[in-house]
Amino acid sequence: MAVIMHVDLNAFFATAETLRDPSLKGKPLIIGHVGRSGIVSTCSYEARKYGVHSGQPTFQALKLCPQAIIVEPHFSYYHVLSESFFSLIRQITPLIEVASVDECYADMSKVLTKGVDPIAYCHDLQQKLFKEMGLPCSIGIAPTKWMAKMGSDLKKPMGVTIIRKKDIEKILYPLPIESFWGIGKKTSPRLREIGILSIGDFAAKAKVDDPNLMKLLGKFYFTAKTWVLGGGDNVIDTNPFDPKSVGVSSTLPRDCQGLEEVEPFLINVCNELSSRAKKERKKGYTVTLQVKDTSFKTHSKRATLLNSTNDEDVIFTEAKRLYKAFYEKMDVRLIGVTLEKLVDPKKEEVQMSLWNYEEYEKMDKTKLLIEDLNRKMDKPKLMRLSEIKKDGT
DNA sequence: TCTGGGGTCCTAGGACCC
DNA sequence: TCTGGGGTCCTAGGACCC
Repeated sequence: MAVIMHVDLNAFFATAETLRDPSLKGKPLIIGHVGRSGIVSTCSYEARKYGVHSGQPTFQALKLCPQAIIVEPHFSYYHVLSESFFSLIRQITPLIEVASVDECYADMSKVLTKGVDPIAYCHDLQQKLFKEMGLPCSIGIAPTKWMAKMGSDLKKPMGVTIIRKKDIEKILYPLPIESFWGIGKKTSPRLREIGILSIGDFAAKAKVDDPNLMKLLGKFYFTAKTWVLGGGDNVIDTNPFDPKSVGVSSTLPRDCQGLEEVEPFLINVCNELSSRAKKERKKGYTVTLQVKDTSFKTHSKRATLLNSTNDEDVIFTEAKRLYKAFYEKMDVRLIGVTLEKLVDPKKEEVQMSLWNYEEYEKMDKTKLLIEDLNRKMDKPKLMRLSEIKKDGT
């Protein structure tokens, strides 16, 4: 049986700031922006005592805890610190999976062998991380990733929780359904409606494949059932992060309407997106324009291009076209653009050069003609698939 | 001053083809 | 004249996570 460890850095951004400025230590600390649309990104445990939590608007947090110190986030610094954290775990085993900036999974099967006390081992690791880097963490050890993640969440800060398969009923089943990783604030009330108040209630209904429960969760039901019965994913993916989409969005300094007002912000978003995609060495086939209206409802329109792109002008042209076609009359709070269906430009080039006659024969001639045309043009004007289908010429 | 920004995955309907 | 299903791709929206 696999031994999976989940390590979660406690109040990571807040801890990171106290490392930069030790005078902040022990004080109620809020990491986030102030002003319009500022929210709490992370806060220290001292601030949590007052009811401050992540995702809360900062002005609300300040009402609860007026003496809190607000610090603007320094993301690149957090990433550097986070990399040293992963390096320290990598000294134990190369089998680590980075889950986010402040957490990772590791396969400890070869480390926590018979004769090694897992609790003592984890406490040592925790102390080492704290002494060498100043980072407090919580650790969960279990046979699956889900259980390990649930375990590390149980005792914060600086907790260690071991969940053996036989202990799952004792440790996880009494927890409220809200603490189920993967079930959020939309689904948990609906589960409560059908009598599922705890993870144990969930397991009991899953054991008999309760039709209401199955219908409510859809495909996720099967994953969730496996999890609560002690099964599921225990494979560590050590691959470096390979994004499936790259997006940039921005809440405007004020609500805007019409191209004239929105355009400057849209240009910035597209430029930022282009440079991020280039940094990731990715091009994308679809451009999605995302718009949040003043009642916080999100709308989106997308266009699939014939050629992949990460060019700021092409992205902007497409985003502007979508904006003009659909959102000209809308009061806009946030604007965002996402590049999807990403490809590695280098790999694509190789594929192109490998084309042979048989493959050419199999392909749609119209598409090929247009691709060829686009390639010959200076600044390729990308045609959309929808246009071609309608056109047919 | 009300409520960020970065992602992943799933769903459901329509177009289109066989 | 009435009216199949299966498969794939595309789109818009939504749930969830950090």
